[in-house]
Amino acid sequence: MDRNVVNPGQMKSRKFNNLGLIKLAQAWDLLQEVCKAVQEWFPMSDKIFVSAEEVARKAGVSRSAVSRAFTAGASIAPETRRKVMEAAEALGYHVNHLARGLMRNESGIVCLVVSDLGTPYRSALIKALTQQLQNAGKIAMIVNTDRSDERVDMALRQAIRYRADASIVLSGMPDKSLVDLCVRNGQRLVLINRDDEHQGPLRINLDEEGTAQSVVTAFLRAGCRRLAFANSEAGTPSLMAREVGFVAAAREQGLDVTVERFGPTGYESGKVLAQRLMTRRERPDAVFCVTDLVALGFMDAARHQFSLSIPQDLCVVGFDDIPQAAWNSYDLTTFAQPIDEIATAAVAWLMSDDVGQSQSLRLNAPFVWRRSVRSA
Amino acid sequence: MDRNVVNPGQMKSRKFNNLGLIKLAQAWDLLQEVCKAVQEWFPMSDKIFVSAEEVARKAGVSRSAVSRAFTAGASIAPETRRKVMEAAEALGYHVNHLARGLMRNESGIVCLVVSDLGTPYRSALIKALTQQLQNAGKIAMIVNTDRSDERVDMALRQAIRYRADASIVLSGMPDKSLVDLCVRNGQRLVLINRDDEHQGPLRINLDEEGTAQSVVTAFLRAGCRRLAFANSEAGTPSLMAREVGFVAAAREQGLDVTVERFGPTGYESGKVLAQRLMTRRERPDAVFCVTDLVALGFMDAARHQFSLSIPQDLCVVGFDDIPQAAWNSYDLTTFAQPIDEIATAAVAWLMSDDVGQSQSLRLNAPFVWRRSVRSA
DNA sequence: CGCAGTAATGCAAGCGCGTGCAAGGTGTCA
DNA sequence: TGACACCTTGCACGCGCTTGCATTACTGCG
Repeated sequence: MDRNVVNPGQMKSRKFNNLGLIKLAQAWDLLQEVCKAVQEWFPMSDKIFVSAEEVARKAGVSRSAVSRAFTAGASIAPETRRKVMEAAEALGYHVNHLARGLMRNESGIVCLVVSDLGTPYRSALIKALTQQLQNAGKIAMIVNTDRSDERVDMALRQAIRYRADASIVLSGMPDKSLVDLCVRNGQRLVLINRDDEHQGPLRINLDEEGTAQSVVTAFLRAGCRRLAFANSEAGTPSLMAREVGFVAAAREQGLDVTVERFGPTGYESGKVLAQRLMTRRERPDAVFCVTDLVALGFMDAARHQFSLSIPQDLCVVGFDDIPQAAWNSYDLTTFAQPIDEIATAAVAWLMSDDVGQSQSLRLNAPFVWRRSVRSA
Repeated sequence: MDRNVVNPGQMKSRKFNNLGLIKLAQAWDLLQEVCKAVQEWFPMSDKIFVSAEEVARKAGVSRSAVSRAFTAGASIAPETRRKVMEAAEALGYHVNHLARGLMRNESGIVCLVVSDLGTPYRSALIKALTQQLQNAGKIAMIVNTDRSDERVDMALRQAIRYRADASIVLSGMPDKSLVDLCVRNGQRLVLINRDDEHQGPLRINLDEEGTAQSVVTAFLRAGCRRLAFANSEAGTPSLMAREVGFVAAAREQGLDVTVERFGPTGYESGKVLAQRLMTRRERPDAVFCVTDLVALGFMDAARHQFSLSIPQDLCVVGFDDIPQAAWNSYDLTTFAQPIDEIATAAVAWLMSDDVGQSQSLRLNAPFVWRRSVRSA
């Protein structure tokens, strides 16, 4: 440190205790004061938000009155509230939700944990959730967990840091210990389509029992006999359940299923899967794709690389009912994710008072019949 | 209120001041105490987050030491930090970002204002932004402004309430007064593809000067002469700029453009626009669609309802380069939104220190040449 | 007029954290 | 050994808000 600079502490020490330095110390204090005043008059830079204090002054009421004016159901005279609101409007005052959250122990934030956010299904779900949350007076904070799975844990940690009222996990599987931590902290947790055996949170899953059955039936009616299942290598429980269910249902009808797995769950994987399945000696005449995106890639490859007609040469079924499945070029038969129901159920549970024990919800994914499967 | 119930205030009043009631009051106090203790021992319900206080006790240090342990660059001995971290881990402590934000006047939250979140382009942008923000140590809060335009203002108000460090507006146009309010509050503001004349914020737009020129040139080389522009009725400045630019560029070549506008900016609108344009007496042989989604709808209608071949009978160009544009069924020639650049630029500006004056950024949207336009 | 009940209001404590300041500890040099 | 610089640490205050409690004002009733 520069030897010429003295700090006030030194000034007040006995060593320096003579008249000249006392005056210097006084000057220092004065300087500080001036600086502070200047800073107050000319905000000059950062974040000068107006506080309830100032609104109170302007409205001629106490600070608590301001607080009550912005609290639904508080005991305050209409006239007072009006005055406060007027002053607030004039000053551009907005309640500081950070401070409010600190006091109330309820931030109003709900954390959405999601990967592959660019995907049609995911983004549709996010859209529905954000809307429902806003309707319920909450706000969505979103944590992108693309890449490593360990990020889900980081995401939940973020949720805890911001004292989120709840977290909704759309992707990946959080570690059990972290789930416990969330629950212990009174944070509500919703797991969508990740059928883990976690305790405490709400689990929303699709009822995929009937699904496989429906597909097999549809394929049989269409006269198909060489069944295939196009899966990704993601290995998510819900994705695997579709495969297992389909294979089982087919076997019940005495049919084998050719299963192929490749890459992530997307359009490109669908194309690769088609290349693999369609170059087999026994070329399938019906394929159930784990996802609409996979199905669309599959269809494109089948048509443009193998010159197959759908559904004449090949029947295809997908899963999710993303908007693209309904496009004329595809007209894909599929199962509809009940997106709105999922969002509604999740938000309803978050807002409900019965501080839930572990609860599991199974929703139906209705069969959407289009033209990628020959009709009977 | 039940007349049998007395509250402590009444008990202490002179009227009740006799021995029996004094004892009763004491009992009441004791009861309160017991209740508090019980509640402390058996959390029983809500939000019992562990605080720095408890970590400090467990680690045998002061609370400030805990605070410093979690503050980068603070003056703390490695050994002390280790002890703190250990205790924190054991207790499941996480810094309360609400309180930290309150102190530091910097919440770490960035507010994303967006509508049509389910759309491929929008969701891709959100994905890129959330990722970049996380890399920069921020977290994204997302406000869905579907429906009314007035919601954008509500969104910015939310941003202010949560003392967001910044807001990024992807949809709609905020009211000038609100923008001022944000700026006045030191909140940074990024407007993406909404070329308003706002002061203060960063504006990111595409350089669409050359765009129209390229399309016209491409169409002319392909031998097209009957040009059309398929627009939505959204009327966003950037969308209108494309229309105006295209019409002007065509006129420069001595060609008229048939302009049709319909509905929102989506696939379905594209189909309707095709129906309208393709039933005209002078059927266009080239169409520039304001958006990829519109283009894809247009292509599907042209093919399946009018049995046209693309690009033989009709050349199509879109805008955005959403993933679906690259799908085999479409192979759409289009302009690529520089999504990553947009996100990078936005986040970089947010994080930069030079508390910016108004700044405007123009990015290039490279032409992506595919097969929906005949080559020369 | 006195009394009680109710509505409105201010006071002050405290939510969990960061940080300036002063005190304590350690090492270095004369 | 003392002077000095430097690194750590604890104390205490305040960020902006909510809320329990006590006080005051007001109303209706006997």
